[in-house]
Amino acid sequence: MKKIERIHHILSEFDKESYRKSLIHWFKKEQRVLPWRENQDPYRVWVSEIMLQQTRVDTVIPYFNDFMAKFPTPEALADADEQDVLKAWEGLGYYSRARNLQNAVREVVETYGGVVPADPEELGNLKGVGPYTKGAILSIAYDTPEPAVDGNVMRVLSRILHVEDDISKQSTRKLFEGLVSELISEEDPSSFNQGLMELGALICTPKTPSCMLCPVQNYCRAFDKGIETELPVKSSKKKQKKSPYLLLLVQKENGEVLIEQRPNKGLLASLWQYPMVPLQDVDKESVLNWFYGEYGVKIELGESVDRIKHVFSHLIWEMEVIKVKVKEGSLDHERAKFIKPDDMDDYPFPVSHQKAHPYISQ
DNA sequence: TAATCGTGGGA
DNA sequence: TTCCCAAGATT
Repeated sequence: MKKIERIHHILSEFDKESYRKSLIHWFKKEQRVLPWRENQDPYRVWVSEIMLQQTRVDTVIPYFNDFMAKFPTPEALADADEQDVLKAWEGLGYYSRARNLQNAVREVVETYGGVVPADPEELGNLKGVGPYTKGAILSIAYDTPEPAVDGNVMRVLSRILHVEDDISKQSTRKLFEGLVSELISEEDPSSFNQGLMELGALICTPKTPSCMLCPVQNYCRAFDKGIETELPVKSSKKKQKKSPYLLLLVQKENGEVLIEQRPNKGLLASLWQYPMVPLQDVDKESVLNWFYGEYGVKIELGESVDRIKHVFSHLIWEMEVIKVKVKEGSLDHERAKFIKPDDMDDYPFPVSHQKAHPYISQ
């Protein structure tokens, strides 16, 4: 069956007008008070949507407030140093979001005079603005009836409309975009889209939905059949690979500590860290030679002070934290340097490396 | 299409 | 502990 036929098939016998009226009424009454809902400033909406990608509301709130205080306008963010933006993002994760956001904001300032585009194509071409974020900005900031399909929307609608497609597949998101396009309120697309998401966050939750409190329970085909917890269908992801490291706290007599900046692309891009020895590639006996080859500094291993685990989406670092004394040699490494412990607050670190901070002696 | 890209909270 | 999850985008 063609997609458009399938959409019409799914929506046949469904009372769209009544459904959106109930959803919007509920949202206007029950929506949470959130800092990015104070107004419709497209820049604030944009920043909030980027931060909220794969990230909980409670986690985002303080970051959002701090970020808007530091970078209140597109111009302010465009003019900022990337390191300062990363520092404001420290601990939030998915750091390419910060880099892409700043790059896109710079394009908005240079190309669009600092006005966030209301044109779908222009907006969607900005770095970091994908199908969901584009729809969210267009509907929330500009009251444009565009679908904004995130995990909440797919969960809610898969239950309401009894859709069994695997939501971890990209093609499924497109199906839901088609469904939302037919369902969305032309009068208040903002409340409709936000209502779907708010319902998913507060009522139609993944594990134990509060169907007895649901404002659209009457419309829910999954509830009618008693299969709400079976939906949505989502293929499970494989578990992470573990890789062992030594994390070296290299400190000179004068107290200075060795840190290095990670590559500008990839995992934790451009963040700073303590030197890490990959124990897959280097056995423990040759660590000293390996280190001398990398950094041009001869060292002496000290005591092991902790073990730190860093769990990512797709891998796990298992790090043994070791204190290290500097014997001789001058530092020869493009992205590494010795800094005073007091200056560490200036550098964005991965959360796992922040846990090693207390072992730096003053 | 499937991997990559963080982190913290809750069941 | 382990697993899943949370307002996804990029490659």
